[in-house]
Amino acid sequence: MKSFTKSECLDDLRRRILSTDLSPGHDLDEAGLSEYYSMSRTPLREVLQRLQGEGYVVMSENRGAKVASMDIDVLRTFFQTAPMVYANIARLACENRTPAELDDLKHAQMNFTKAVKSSDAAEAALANHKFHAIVGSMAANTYLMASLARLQIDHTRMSQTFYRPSAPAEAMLVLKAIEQHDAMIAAIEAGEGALVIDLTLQHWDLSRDRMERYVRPDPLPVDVISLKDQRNAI
Amino acid sequence: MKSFTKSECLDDLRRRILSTDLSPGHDLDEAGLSEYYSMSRTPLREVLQRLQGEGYVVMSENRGAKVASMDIDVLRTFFQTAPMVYANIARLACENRTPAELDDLKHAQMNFTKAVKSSDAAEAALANHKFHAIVGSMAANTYLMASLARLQIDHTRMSQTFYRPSAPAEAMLVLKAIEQHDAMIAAIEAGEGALVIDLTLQHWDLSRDRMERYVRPDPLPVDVISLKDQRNAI
DNA sequence: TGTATACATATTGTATACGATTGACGAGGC
DNA sequence: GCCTCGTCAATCGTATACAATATGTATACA
Repeated sequence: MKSFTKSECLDDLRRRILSTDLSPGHDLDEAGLSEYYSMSRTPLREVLQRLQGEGYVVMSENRGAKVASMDIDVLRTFFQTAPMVYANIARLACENRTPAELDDLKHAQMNFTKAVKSSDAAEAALANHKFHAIVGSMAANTYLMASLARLQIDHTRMSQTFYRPSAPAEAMLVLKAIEQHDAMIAAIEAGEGALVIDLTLQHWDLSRDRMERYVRPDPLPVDVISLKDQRNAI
Repeated sequence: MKSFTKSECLDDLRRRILSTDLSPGHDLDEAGLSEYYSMSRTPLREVLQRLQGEGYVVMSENRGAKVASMDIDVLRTFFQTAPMVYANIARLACENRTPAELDDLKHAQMNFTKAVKSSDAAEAALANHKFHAIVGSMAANTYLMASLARLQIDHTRMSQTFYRPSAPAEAMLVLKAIEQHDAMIAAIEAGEGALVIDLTLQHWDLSRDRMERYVRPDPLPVDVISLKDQRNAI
Protein backbone atom coordinates (compact mmCIF):
# COMPACT_ATOMS: atom_id res chain seq x y z
CA MET A 1 0.00 0.00 0.00
CA LYS A 2 1.13 3.54 -0.82
CA SER A 3 2.72 5.38 2.05
CA PHE A 4 1.85 9.06 2.42
CA THR A 5 3.93 11.93 3.72
CA LYS A 6 2.22 14.42 5.96
CA SER A 7 1.75 17.03 3.25
CA GLU A 8 0.47 14.43 0.80
CA CYS A 9 -2.02 13.39 3.43
CA LEU A 10 -3.06 17.02 3.83
CA ASP A 11 -3.53 17.46 0.09
CA ASP A 12 -5.41 14.21 -0.28
CA LEU A 13 -7.82 15.02 2.52
CA ARG A 14 -8.43 18.46 1.04
CA ARG A 15 -9.14 16.85 -2.32
CA ARG A 16 -11.51 14.29 -0.89
CA ILE A 17 -13.40 16.92 1.05
CA LEU A 18 -13.62 19.35 -1.88
CA SER A 19 -14.83 16.61 -4.21
CA THR A 20 -17.41 15.55 -1.58
CA ASP A 21 -15.84 12.10 -1.66
CA LEU A 22 -15.90 12.83 2.05
CA SER A 23 -19.30 14.41 2.35
CA PRO A 24 -20.17 17.36 4.62
CA GLY A 25 -20.71 16.19 8.17
CA HIS A 26 -18.86 12.91 7.58
CA ASP A 27 -17.19 11.65 10.72
CA LEU A 28 -13.41 11.40 10.51
CA ASP A 29 -12.07 8.56 12.62
CA GLU A 30 -8.45 9.05 13.66
CA ALA A 31 -7.53 5.39 13.85
CA GLY A 32 -9.13 4.61 10.50
CA LEU A 33 -7.47 7.52 8.72
CA SER A 34 -4.07 6.83 10.28
CA GLU A 35 -4.29 3.30 8.93
CA TYR A 36 -5.51 4.50 5.51
CA TYR A 37 -2.55 6.88 5.18
CA SER A 38 -0.22 4.45 6.93
CA MET A 39 1.03 6.93 9.49
CA SER A 40 0.59 7.03 13.23
CA ARG A 41 -2.16 9.00 14.92
CA THR A 42 0.14 11.75 16.17
CA PRO A 43 0.94 13.33 12.78
CA LEU A 44 -2.56 12.58 11.53
CA ARG A 45 -4.08 14.54 14.38
CA GLU A 46 -1.84 17.45 13.48
CA VAL A 47 -3.10 17.26 9.93
CA LEU A 48 -6.67 17.38 11.20
CA GLN A 49 -5.85 20.35 13.40
CA ARG A 50 -4.56 22.19 10.41
CA LEU A 51 -7.57 21.31 8.33
CA GLN A 52 -9.68 22.68 11.12
CA GLY A 53 -7.74 25.92 10.96
CA GLU A 54 -8.37 26.10 7.22
CA GLY A 55 -12.07 25.46 7.71
CA TYR A 56 -12.23 22.05 6.06
CA VAL A 57 -13.13 20.19 9.22
CA VAL A 58 -14.59 20.99 12.61
CA MET A 59 -13.36 19.32 15.77
CA SER A 60 -15.02 19.06 19.14
CA GLU A 61 -13.42 18.07 22.40
CA ASN A 62 -13.37 14.30 22.96
CA ARG A 63 -15.67 13.81 20.01
CA GLY A 64 -13.28 13.85 17.09
CA ALA A 65 -13.31 15.60 13.74
CA LYS A 66 -16.02 15.95 11.15
CA VAL A 67 -16.00 17.31 7.63
CA ALA A 68 -17.32 20.87 7.82
CA SER A 69 -21.03 20.85 7.15
CA MET A 70 -22.89 23.23 4.88
CA ASP A 71 -25.91 24.32 6.87
CA ILE A 72 -28.48 26.48 5.23
CA ASP A 73 -27.69 29.60 7.26
CA VAL A 74 -24.03 29.40 6.36
CA LEU A 75 -24.95 29.12 2.70
CA ARG A 76 -27.09 32.22 2.94
CA THR A 77 -24.02 34.20 3.95
CA PHE A 78 -22.11 32.44 1.18
CA PHE A 79 -24.26 33.95 -1.55
CA GLN A 80 -24.18 37.25 0.30
CA THR A 81 -20.40 37.46 0.56
CA ALA A 82 -18.94 35.69 -2.46
CA PRO A 83 -19.49 38.36 -5.13
CA MET A 84 -17.87 41.06 -3.04
CA VAL A 85 -14.80 39.02 -2.19
CA TYR A 86 -14.36 37.61 -5.69
CA ALA A 87 -14.67 41.07 -7.25
CA ASN A 88 -12.15 42.63 -4.89
CA ILE A 89 -9.74 39.76 -5.34
CA ALA A 90 -9.99 40.10 -9.11
CA ARG A 91 -9.29 43.82 -8.98
CA LEU A 92 -6.23 43.34 -6.78
CA ALA A 93 -5.00 40.47 -8.94
CA CYS A 94 -5.02 42.91 -11.85
CA GLU A 95 -2.78 45.30 -9.95
CA ASN A 96 -0.32 42.85 -8.45
CA ARG A 97 -0.03 39.97 -10.89
CA THR A 98 3.46 38.71 -11.74
CA PRO A 99 4.51 37.01 -14.99
CA ALA A 100 5.15 33.73 -13.14
CA GLU A 101 1.68 33.76 -11.68
CA LEU A 102 0.16 34.47 -15.08
CA ASP A 103 1.90 31.38 -16.42
CA ASP A 104 0.52 29.35 -13.54
CA LEU A 105 -2.93 30.68 -14.27
CA LYS A 106 -2.77 29.75 -17.95
CA HIS A 107 -1.55 26.32 -16.99
CA ALA A 108 -4.41 25.90 -14.55
CA GLN A 109 -6.84 26.95 -17.26
CA MET A 110 -5.42 24.26 -19.55
CA ASN A 111 -6.01 21.64 -16.88
CA PHE A 112 -9.50 22.96 -16.30
CA THR A 113 -10.38 22.77 -19.99
CA LYS A 114 -8.99 19.27 -20.21
CA ALA A 115 -11.00 18.08 -17.22
CA VAL A 116 -14.21 19.58 -18.56
CA LYS A 117 -13.66 18.04 -22.02
CA SER A 118 -13.12 14.62 -20.47
CA SER A 119 -16.35 14.99 -18.45
CA ASP A 120 -14.56 14.38 -15.16
CA ALA A 121 -16.77 16.36 -12.83
CA ALA A 122 -14.69 16.07 -9.67
CA GLU A 123 -11.49 16.92 -11.52
CA ALA A 124 -13.12 19.88 -13.24
CA ALA A 125 -14.33 21.27 -9.95
CA LEU A 126 -10.86 20.88 -8.43
CA ALA A 127 -9.19 22.47 -11.46
CA ASN A 128 -11.60 25.38 -11.22
CA HIS A 129 -10.74 25.62 -7.53
CA LYS A 130 -7.06 25.82 -8.39
CA PHE A 131 -7.69 28.47 -11.04
CA HIS A 132 -9.42 30.80 -8.64
CA ALA A 133 -6.93 30.06 -5.88
CA ILE A 134 -4.19 31.33 -8.18
CA VAL A 135 -6.16 34.48 -8.89
CA GLY A 136 -6.40 34.79 -5.12
CA SER A 137 -2.67 34.54 -4.63
CA MET A 138 -2.18 37.13 -7.37
CA ALA A 139 -4.13 39.57 -5.24
CA ALA A 140 -1.36 39.29 -2.65
CA ASN A 141 -3.69 40.12 0.20
CA THR A 142 -3.50 37.78 3.19
CA TYR A 143 -6.68 39.06 4.71
CA LEU A 144 -8.96 38.66 1.73
CA MET A 145 -7.26 35.38 0.96
CA ALA A 146 -8.53 34.07 4.27
CA SER A 147 -12.09 34.79 3.18
CA LEU A 148 -11.53 33.48 -0.32
CA ALA A 149 -10.12 30.18 0.89
CA ARG A 150 -13.19 29.53 3.01
CA LEU A 151 -15.56 30.62 0.29
CA GLN A 152 -13.86 28.30 -2.15
CA ILE A 153 -14.28 25.28 0.10
CA ASP A 154 -18.04 25.59 -0.04
CA HIS A 155 -18.09 26.83 -3.61
CA THR A 156 -16.15 23.86 -4.91
CA ARG A 157 -18.26 21.38 -3.00
CA MET A 158 -21.47 22.89 -4.33
CA SER A 159 -20.17 23.20 -7.88
CA GLN A 160 -19.92 19.42 -8.20
CA THR A 161 -23.38 19.48 -9.76
CA PHE A 162 -22.39 22.26 -12.11
CA TYR A 163 -19.80 20.04 -13.78
CA ARG A 164 -22.17 17.09 -14.04
CA PRO A 165 -24.60 18.60 -16.55
CA SER A 166 -27.76 16.61 -17.21
CA ALA A 167 -28.93 18.47 -20.31
CA PRO A 168 -27.27 20.04 -23.39
CA ALA A 169 -28.22 23.51 -22.20
CA GLU A 170 -26.33 22.90 -18.96
CA ALA A 171 -23.29 21.59 -20.79
CA MET A 172 -23.24 24.88 -22.70
CA LEU A 173 -22.95 26.75 -19.40
CA VAL A 174 -19.77 24.87 -18.57
CA LEU A 175 -18.26 25.73 -21.94
CA LYS A 176 -19.23 29.31 -21.29
CA ALA A 177 -17.30 29.15 -18.02
CA ILE A 178 -14.18 28.16 -19.95
CA GLU A 179 -14.56 31.19 -22.21
CA GLN A 180 -15.03 33.45 -19.21
CA HIS A 181 -11.81 32.15 -17.66
CA ASP A 182 -9.97 32.99 -20.88
CA ALA A 183 -11.43 36.47 -20.89
CA MET A 184 -10.43 36.93 -17.25
CA ILE A 185 -6.86 35.88 -17.96
CA ALA A 186 -6.65 38.40 -20.78
CA ALA A 187 -8.09 41.17 -18.65
CA ILE A 188 -5.74 40.42 -15.76
CA GLU A 189 -2.75 40.32 -18.10
CA ALA A 190 -3.80 43.66 -19.60
CA GLY A 191 -4.34 45.10 -16.13
CA GLU A 192 -7.89 46.18 -16.91
CA GLY A 193 -9.36 46.32 -13.42
CA ALA A 194 -12.88 47.44 -14.29
CA LEU A 195 -13.20 44.79 -16.96
CA VAL A 196 -12.00 41.93 -14.80
CA ILE A 197 -14.46 42.86 -12.07
CA ASP A 198 -17.24 42.79 -14.63
CA LEU A 199 -16.14 39.44 -15.98
CA THR A 200 -15.82 38.02 -12.48
CA LEU A 201 -19.36 39.01 -11.60
CA GLN A 202 -20.66 37.49 -14.84
CA HIS A 203 -18.75 34.33 -14.00
CA TRP A 204 -20.33 34.32 -10.60
CA ASP A 205 -23.83 34.77 -11.99
CA LEU A 206 -23.31 31.81 -14.30
CA SER A 207 -22.73 29.28 -11.55
CA ARG A 208 -24.98 30.88 -8.96
CA ASP A 209 -28.21 29.60 -10.43
CA ARG A 210 -27.00 26.02 -10.55
CA MET A 211 -25.68 26.25 -7.00
CA GLU A 212 -28.89 27.68 -5.66
CA ARG A 213 -30.59 24.67 -7.18
CA TYR A 214 -28.18 22.50 -5.22
CA VAL A 215 -29.31 24.19 -2.04
CA ARG A 216 -32.99 24.17 -2.91
CA PRO A 217 -33.43 21.21 -5.28
CA ASP A 218 -36.51 20.58 -7.40
CA PRO A 219 -39.20 18.89 -5.30
CA LEU A 220 -39.58 15.17 -5.79
CA PRO A 221 -42.55 14.00 -7.86
CA VAL A 222 -45.55 13.69 -5.58
CA ASP A 223 -46.75 10.29 -6.77
CA VAL A 224 -43.76 8.33 -5.50
CA ILE A 225 -44.31 9.52 -1.96
CA SER A 226 -46.76 7.61 0.20
CA LEU A 227 -49.62 9.50 1.82
CA LYS A 228 -48.12 8.94 5.26
CA ASP A 229 -44.79 10.50 4.22
CA GLN A 230 -46.61 13.40 2.65
CA ARG A 231 -48.38 14.11 5.90
CA ASN A 232 -45.09 14.11 7.79
CA ALA A 233 -43.41 16.27 5.20
CA ILE A 234 -45.70 19.20 5.92
CA MET B 1 3.57 26.29 39.21
CA LYS B 2 0.20 26.73 37.59
CA SER B 3 -0.85 23.92 35.31
CA PHE B 4 -2.60 24.86 32.10
CA THR B 5 -5.31 23.06 30.16
CA LYS B 6 -4.98 23.01 26.40
CA SER B 7 -7.54 25.74 25.82
CA GLU B 8 -5.99 27.91 28.53
CA CYS B 9 -2.67 27.45 26.78
CA LEU B 10 -4.27 28.49 23.49
CA ASP B 11 -5.80 31.58 25.06
CA ASP B 12 -2.62 32.51 26.84
CA LEU B 13 -0.50 32.22 23.71
CA ARG B 14 -3.02 34.33 21.78
CA ARG B 15 -2.86 36.93 24.52
CA ARG B 16 0.90 36.99 24.61
CA ILE B 17 1.11 37.30 20.86
CA LEU B 18 -1.55 40.01 20.62
CA SER B 19 0.07 42.02 23.38
CA THR B 20 3.45 41.63 21.64
CA ASP B 21 4.74 40.03 24.82
CA LEU B 22 5.81 37.51 22.23
CA SER B 23 6.99 39.83 19.51
CA PRO B 24 6.49 39.30 15.78
CA GLY B 25 9.04 36.83 14.43
CA HIS B 26 9.84 35.46 17.89
CA ASP B 27 10.91 31.84 17.75
CA LEU B 28 8.62 29.46 19.62
CA ASP B 29 10.54 26.56 21.09
CA GLU B 30 8.39 23.49 21.67
CA ALA B 31 10.34 22.10 24.59
CA GLY B 32 10.47 25.47 26.33
CA LEU B 33 6.77 26.16 25.90
CA SER B 34 5.75 22.66 26.94
CA GLU B 35 7.69 23.16 30.14
CA TYR B 36 6.25 26.66 30.65
CA TYR B 37 2.70 25.39 30.33
CA SER B 38 3.59 22.12 32.09
CA MET B 39 2.19 19.87 29.42
CA SER B 40 3.88 17.46 27.08
CA ARG B 41 5.00 18.38 23.60
CA THR B 42 2.24 16.46 21.85
CA PRO B 43 -0.70 18.67 22.89
CA LEU B 44 1.51 21.75 22.68
CA ARG B 45 2.31 21.02 19.06
CA GLU B 46 -1.39 20.73 18.36
CA VAL B 47 -1.93 24.11 19.94
CA LEU B 48 0.75 25.56 17.67
CA GLN B 49 -0.86 23.94 14.63
CA ARG B 50 -4.13 25.60 15.50
CA LEU B 51 -2.49 28.96 16.06
CA GLN B 52 -0.96 28.58 12.63
CA GLY B 53 -4.40 27.96 11.19
CA GLU B 54 -5.64 31.12 12.85
CA GLY B 55 -2.71 33.13 11.53
CA TYR B 56 -1.01 33.80 14.86
CA VAL B 57 2.10 31.77 14.06
CA VAL B 58 3.84 30.40 11.02
CA MET B 59 5.46 27.00 10.99
CA SER B 60 8.03 25.58 8.64
CA GLU B 61 9.04 21.97 8.21
CA ASN B 62 11.74 20.88 10.66
CA ARG B 63 12.30 24.46 11.70
CA GLY B 64 9.57 25.00 14.23
CA ALA B 65 7.08 27.76 14.85
CA LYS B 66 7.51 31.52 14.88
CA VAL B 67 5.15 34.30 15.86
CA ALA B 68 3.67 35.68 12.64
CA SER B 69 5.74 38.62 11.50
CA MET B 70 4.42 41.94 10.27
CA ASP B 71 6.40 42.65 7.13
CA ILE B 72 5.92 45.94 5.40
CA ASP B 73 4.16 44.49 2.36
CA VAL B 74 1.63 42.69 4.49
CA LEU B 75 0.93 45.92 6.35
CA ARG B 76 0.29 47.71 3.08
CA THR B 77 -2.53 45.32 2.36
CA PHE B 78 -3.69 45.74 5.94
CA PHE B 79 -4.45 49.41 5.47
CA GLN B 80 -5.95 48.61 2.09
CA THR B 81 -8.36 45.96 3.35
CA ALA B 82 -9.30 46.86 6.90
CA PRO B 83 -11.83 49.65 6.21
CA MET B 84 -13.79 47.54 3.74
CA VAL B 85 -14.00 44.51 6.02
CA TYR B 86 -14.76 46.53 9.15
CA ALA B 87 -17.51 48.47 7.38
CA ASN B 88 -19.17 45.38 5.96
CA ILE B 89 -18.95 43.59 9.28
CA ALA B 90 -20.55 46.54 11.01
CA ARG B 91 -23.42 46.68 8.53
CA LEU B 92 -24.12 42.96 8.90
CA ALA B 93 -23.87 43.20 12.69
CA CYS B 94 -26.67 45.75 12.51
CA GLU B 95 -28.89 43.33 10.64
CA ASN B 96 -28.19 40.18 12.62
CA ARG B 97 -27.45 41.24 16.18
CA THR B 98 -29.15 39.32 18.97
CA PRO B 99 -29.98 40.67 22.43
CA ALA B 100 -27.48 38.31 24.06
CA GLU B 101 -24.72 39.55 21.81
CA LEU B 102 -25.63 43.15 22.55
CA ASP B 103 -25.24 42.41 26.25
CA ASP B 104 -21.85 40.86 25.57
CA LEU B 105 -20.85 43.92 23.60
CA LYS B 106 -21.85 46.32 26.37
CA HIS B 107 -19.94 44.20 28.85
CA ALA B 108 -16.86 44.25 26.63
CA GLN B 109 -17.15 48.02 26.37
CA MET B 110 -17.19 48.24 30.18
CA ASN B 111 -14.00 46.22 30.36
CA PHE B 112 -12.44 48.36 27.67
CA THR B 113 -13.27 51.57 29.47
CA LYS B 114 -11.93 50.18 32.71
CA ALA B 115 -8.65 49.13 31.12
CA VAL B 116 -8.17 52.52 29.47
CA LYS B 117 -8.91 54.36 32.70
CA SER B 118 -6.35 52.28 34.55
CA SER B 119 -3.77 53.02 31.86
CA ASP B 120 -3.13 49.35 31.21
CA ALA B 121 -2.09 49.49 27.55
CA ALA B 122 -1.93 45.76 26.87
CA GLU B 123 -5.23 45.15 28.61
CA ALA B 124 -6.89 48.00 26.73
CA ALA B 125 -5.71 46.67 23.40
CA LEU B 126 -7.00 43.20 24.25
CA ALA B 127 -10.33 44.57 25.46
CA ASN B 128 -10.66 46.49 22.24
CA HIS B 129 -9.86 43.30 20.36
CA LYS B 130 -12.63 41.52 22.20
CA PHE B 131 -15.08 44.35 21.49
CA HIS B 132 -14.56 44.17 17.75
CA ALA B 133 -14.52 40.38 17.77
CA ILE B 134 -18.01 40.47 19.26
CA VAL B 135 -19.16 42.86 16.55
CA GLY B 136 -17.68 40.33 14.14
CA SER B 137 -19.65 37.44 15.58
CA MET B 138 -22.79 39.60 15.40
CA ALA B 139 -22.31 39.77 11.66
CA ALA B 140 -22.80 35.99 11.56
CA ASN B 141 -20.72 35.62 8.42
CA THR B 142 -18.08 32.90 8.58
CA TYR B 143 -16.30 34.12 5.49
CA LEU B 144 -15.82 37.75 6.50
CA MET B 145 -15.04 36.58 10.01
CA ALA B 146 -11.99 34.79 8.63
CA SER B 147 -10.69 38.08 7.24
CA LEU B 148 -11.61 40.01 10.34
CA ALA B 149 -9.81 37.60 12.65
CA ARG B 150 -6.59 38.00 10.70
CA LEU B 151 -6.94 41.75 10.44
CA GLN B 152 -7.47 41.96 14.17
CA ILE B 153 -4.30 40.07 14.95
CA ASP B 154 -2.20 42.71 13.26
CA HIS B 155 -4.46 45.56 14.32
CA THR B 156 -4.22 44.68 17.98
CA ARG B 157 -0.46 44.26 17.86
CA MET B 158 0.01 47.61 16.20
CA SER B 159 -2.46 49.37 18.47
CA GLN B 160 -0.25 48.77 21.49
CA THR B 161 1.25 52.20 20.89
CA PHE B 162 -2.19 53.72 20.59
CA TYR B 163 -3.02 52.84 24.19
CA ARG B 164 0.33 54.06 25.50
CA PRO B 165 -0.19 57.76 24.81
CA SER B 166 2.84 59.96 25.30
CA ALA B 167 1.06 63.31 25.22
CA PRO B 168 -2.25 64.74 26.47
CA ALA B 169 -3.48 65.14 22.89
CA GLU B 170 -2.93 61.45 22.31
CA ALA B 171 -4.73 60.51 25.51
CA MET B 172 -7.70 62.45 24.19
CA LEU B 173 -7.80 60.20 21.14
CA VAL B 174 -8.21 57.15 23.34
CA LEU B 175 -11.09 58.76 25.19
CA LYS B 176 -12.60 59.58 21.83
CA ALA B 177 -12.37 55.88 20.92
CA ILE B 178 -14.46 55.05 23.98
CA GLU B 179 -17.14 57.47 22.87
CA GLN B 180 -17.13 56.01 19.39
CA HIS B 181 -17.65 52.53 20.80
CA ASP B 182 -20.68 53.81 22.70
CA ALA B 183 -22.08 55.41 19.58
CA MET B 184 -21.53 52.19 17.63
CA ILE B 185 -23.35 50.16 20.26
CA ALA B 186 -26.31 52.51 20.08
CA ALA B 187 -26.37 52.40 16.28
CA ILE B 188 -26.18 48.62 16.21
CA GLU B 189 -28.93 48.33 18.78
CA ALA B 190 -31.10 50.70 16.75
CA GLY B 191 -30.28 48.81 13.58
CA GLU B 192 -29.11 51.92 11.78
CA GLY B 193 -26.84 50.40 9.17
CA ALA B 194 -25.72 53.54 7.38
CA LEU B 195 -24.86 55.23 10.64
CA VAL B 196 -22.84 52.35 12.02
CA ILE B 197 -20.80 52.16 8.82
CA ASP B 198 -20.05 55.84 9.14
CA LEU B 199 -19.07 55.50 12.79
CA THR B 200 -16.90 52.50 12.02
CA LEU B 201 -14.99 54.38 9.36
CA GLN B 202 -14.48 57.31 11.73
CA HIS B 203 -13.24 54.88 14.36
CA TRP B 204 -10.85 53.43 11.81
CA ASP B 205 -9.52 56.85 10.84
CA LEU B 206 -8.86 57.64 14.47
CA SER B 207 -6.40 54.83 15.02
CA ARG B 208 -4.99 54.71 11.52
CA ASP B 209 -2.71 57.69 11.94
CA ARG B 210 -1.13 56.31 15.10
CA MET B 211 -0.68 52.93 13.51
CA GLU B 212 0.93 54.32 10.42
CA ARG B 213 3.38 55.97 12.72
CA TYR B 214 4.11 52.56 14.21
CA VAL B 215 4.93 51.29 10.76
CA ARG B 216 6.91 54.33 9.70
CA PRO B 217 8.23 55.76 12.98
CA ASP B 218 9.77 59.18 13.36
CA PRO B 219 13.40 59.04 12.30
CA LEU B 220 15.95 58.90 15.10
CA PRO B 221 17.82 62.10 15.88
CA VAL B 222 20.78 62.34 13.56
CA ASP B 223 23.38 63.28 16.15
CA VAL B 224 23.33 59.92 17.90
CA ILE B 225 24.18 58.07 14.74
CA SER B 226 27.79 57.82 13.70
CA LEU B 227 28.84 59.03 10.28
CA LYS B 228 29.58 55.49 9.20
CA ASP B 229 26.06 54.31 10.05
CA GLN B 230 24.55 57.30 8.30
CA ARG B 231 26.35 56.37 5.12
CA ASN B 232 25.04 52.81 5.33
CA ALA B 233 21.54 53.98 6.10
CA ILE B 234 21.14 55.59 2.67
C1' DT C 1 42.86 34.17 6.45
C1' DG C 2 38.92 32.20 4.13
C1' DT C 3 36.39 28.13 3.03
C1' DA C 4 34.88 23.45 3.24
C1' DT C 5 33.88 19.38 5.72
C1' DA C 6 32.86 16.38 9.54
C1' DC C 7 31.27 15.84 13.89
C1' DA C 8 28.51 17.25 18.09
C1' DT C 9 24.44 19.21 19.83
C1' DA C 10 19.88 20.81 19.82
C1' DT C 11 15.40 20.65 18.06
C1' DT C 12 11.79 18.77 15.50
C1' DG C 13 8.98 14.59 13.78
C1' DT C 14 6.88 9.99 14.67
C1' DA C 15 5.47 5.79 16.94
C1' DT C 16 3.55 3.48 20.68
C1' DA C 17 1.61 2.84 25.20
C1' DC C 18 -1.45 4.19 28.52
C1' DG C 19 -5.05 7.07 30.81
C1' DA C 20 -9.53 9.68 30.31
C1' DT C 21 -13.92 10.59 28.37
C1' DT C 22 -17.99 9.50 25.80
C1' DG C 23 -21.95 6.92 24.33
C1' DA C 24 -24.39 2.54 24.18
C1' DC C 25 -26.34 -1.27 26.05
C1' DG C 26 -28.65 -3.88 29.56
C1' DA C 27 -30.08 -4.77 34.40
C1' DG C 28 -32.67 -3.15 38.03
C1' DG C 29 -36.16 -0.27 40.23
C1' DC C 30 -40.35 2.61 39.94
C1' DG D 1 -43.66 -0.32 30.18
C1' DC D 2 -40.56 3.40 31.05
C1' DC D 3 -36.90 5.58 33.29
C1' DT D 4 -32.43 5.55 35.78
C1' DC D 5 -28.03 4.01 36.76
C1' DG D 6 -23.90 1.19 36.18
C1' DT D 7 -20.84 -1.31 33.36
C1' DC D 8 -18.39 -1.92 28.97
C1' DA D 9 -16.50 -0.97 24.52
C1' DA D 10 -14.79 2.40 21.51
C1' DT D 11 -12.52 6.51 20.72
C1' DC D 12 -10.00 10.51 21.95
C1' DG D 13 -6.11 12.89 24.74
C1' DT D 14 -1.42 12.83 26.70
C1' DA D 15 3.14 11.28 27.94
C1' DT D 16 7.35 9.32 26.82
C1' DA D 17 10.85 7.20 24.03
C1' DC D 18 13.23 7.17 19.93
C1' DA D 19 14.40 8.51 15.02
C1' DA D 20 15.35 12.14 11.65
C1' DT D 21 16.77 16.59 10.55
C1' DA D 22 18.97 21.02 11.03
C1' DT D 23 22.40 24.09 13.13
C1' DG D 24 26.76 25.40 15.32
C1' DT D 25 31.63 24.59 15.96
C1' DA D 26 36.06 22.90 15.46
C1' DT D 27 39.54 21.41 12.45
C1' DA D 28 41.95 20.64 8.13
C1' DC D 29 43.25 22.43 3.90
C1' DA D 30 43.91 25.83 0.15
